[in-house]
Amino acid sequence: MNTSSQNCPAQKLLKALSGKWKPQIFKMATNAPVRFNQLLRDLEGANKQTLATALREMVEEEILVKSVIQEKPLHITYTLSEKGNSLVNVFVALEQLSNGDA
Amino acid sequence: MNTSSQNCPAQKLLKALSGKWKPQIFKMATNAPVRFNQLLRDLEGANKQTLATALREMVEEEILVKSVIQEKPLHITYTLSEKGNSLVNVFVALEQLSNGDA
DNA sequence: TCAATTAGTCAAAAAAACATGACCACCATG
DNA sequence: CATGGTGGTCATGTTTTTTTGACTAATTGA
Repeated sequence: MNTSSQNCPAQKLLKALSGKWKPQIFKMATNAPVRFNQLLRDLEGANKQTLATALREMVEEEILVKSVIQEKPLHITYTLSEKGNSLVNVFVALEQLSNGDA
Repeated sequence: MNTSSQNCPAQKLLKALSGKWKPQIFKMATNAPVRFNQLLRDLEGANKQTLATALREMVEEEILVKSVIQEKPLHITYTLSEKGNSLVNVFVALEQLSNGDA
């Protein structure tokens, strides 16, 4: 592994948005804060480990913010960060380009 | 593999931009048309197969256009398509978000 | 004609991503 | 005190991606 292959700034961010589940997670988070078991139910076919990893990476890349809600049964939510919010436009652009407009 | 996990429109496009070499290939193509062996030399650590696969996927996703230049030594170039050009803004946005602005 | 450059393909192996099932701790209800 | 929900981790296996190295075919220059 050399180093000259990793000096593209967009790469890490791109990675934190790509993969089998991250795009859906991101889209769901644009609607409302998401929760672990809720995602597990909604994203049929996804499993705990994969989801945990995806969420961790998205938090590390500061797309999502993990917050512990100190209510009765102790919730944890994942919310779009400011950076995440800025990415919404990017995502919209990508979706439009996916739908055949040049 | 279930189907409900693949219905995010941006996903394919995102995949055609992500990975170990595609971001760099894309960036280089924004400067000038790129060529196979040129990429092989510039992207140190990359190999033929991976590059061929990356280029094929980017062409399939219509980010790049492959053209055979009928000159003396018969060149093949990969150029940004219209779609590819539209993605430049997206990329710029991603890079800016990578550099710490919220 | 020999060597080098062009742009690749193919089979196989190594590495990374993703999935499975077991397990943990915490809290609440019955 | 068992049952179920919260949000995970861990070891293991499968699947996908990336790398390695050998090979091809056309063109060019010495």
